[in-house]
Amino acid sequence: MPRVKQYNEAEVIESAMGVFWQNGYKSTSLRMLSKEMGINQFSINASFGNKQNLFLESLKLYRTKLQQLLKTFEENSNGIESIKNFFYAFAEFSNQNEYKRGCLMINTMSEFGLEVDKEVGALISNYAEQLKALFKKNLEFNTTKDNDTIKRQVNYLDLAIGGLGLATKVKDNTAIEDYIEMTFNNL
Amino acid sequence: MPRVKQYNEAEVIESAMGVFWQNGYKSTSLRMLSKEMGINQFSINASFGNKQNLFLESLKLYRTKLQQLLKTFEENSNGIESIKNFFYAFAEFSNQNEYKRGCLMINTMSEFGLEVDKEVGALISNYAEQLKALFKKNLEFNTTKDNDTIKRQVNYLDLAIGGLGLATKVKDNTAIEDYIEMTFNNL
DNA sequence: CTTAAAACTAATCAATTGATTAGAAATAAA
DNA sequence: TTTATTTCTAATCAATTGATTAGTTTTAAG
Repeated sequence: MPRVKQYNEAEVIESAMGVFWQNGYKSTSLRMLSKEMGINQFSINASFGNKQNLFLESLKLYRTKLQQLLKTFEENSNGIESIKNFFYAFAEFSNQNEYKRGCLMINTMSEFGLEVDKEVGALISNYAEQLKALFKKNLEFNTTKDNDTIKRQVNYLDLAIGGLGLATKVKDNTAIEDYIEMTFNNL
Repeated sequence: MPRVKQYNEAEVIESAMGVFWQNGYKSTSLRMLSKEMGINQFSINASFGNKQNLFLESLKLYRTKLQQLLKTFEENSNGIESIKNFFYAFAEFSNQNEYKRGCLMINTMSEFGLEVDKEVGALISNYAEQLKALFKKNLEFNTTKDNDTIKRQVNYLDLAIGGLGLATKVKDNTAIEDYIEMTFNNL
């Protein structure tokens, strides 16, 4: 009986994700989203409820993309060099298509700080923990390191990947490469 | 003849700076500013023109505060350890009064990316160049390093201080300390 | 004291925001 | 074809935004 949806929800989330990635949450209006997604505000509401939830869905999609990098990382876990390869892959992903948008996850952390929406915060934390587990796994390939050293180096890499996310938004590729190379001189 | 201003402009900028530091530019409304500054919107306009210019004045004030850290850094320039001391001073400044507000400069870089207002961008760039010069000066205490190494290490420290600024907004003090310590293991 | 100039108060402006509504259009089951 | 159901269009809602206005109060020079 019903009329059929003339858009694909997965496709329009992809567009929404791009707008949020480019502009951040607060600077993205429903009218901008409506235009880029090719559907009107009513349809956004019908499919996603509200702006906040559309943002959450966009972040989920972004996470599935990062998940592919994590999968490669996981499957190529042979120590420090594997972590470094992930750093380069992450930088390349953040800089794709010559855009300077940084990382949507890290942009969101920076935009909201500790006052982030509960579900958004949980998604980011979950991703961060997964990544830290991979850092730990690869650091432990060097069996001479004690647990405390591992813990401190995981913290170091966690903050370094945050710095890298920020850098991909505002720094040139030379500086980014220098940063990654130097970061792994210390491990 | 004229009526006398009942507020001190330097004092109300201090308040405005605090609000921008806490909330960022876009999330700070003139009504929030008016309330915190203790003067009404008309007076904000009379003293500072508009929101953008008040933000610029706030950033200038912030810079004068950072300048004190740079002064100490400059006066205690004895090599790597001096840079490390600056990192700790910077982290402490960003975390003052138990707030988790990060660094107003770095928050602003993250909020606007490359599409930052011209004057704001110039202020930030100027500060960044000054800081990088101090990094360079202290790295050169080790005379065995060639120019290319120095250049790369300056880039490393530049991005590392950015990452630290972000971290002071979202990470706990243990992680921050681990990060700083590890950062200087590599130099 | 008078008065001109500036600062103040409070209200309001147009524009934009996220969200919603009323009604028209489309579609598949009966 | 009819009809119930959903989608879609376009307009509109109240709230908030940055900015401005009209009118009052204060102040110091003359």
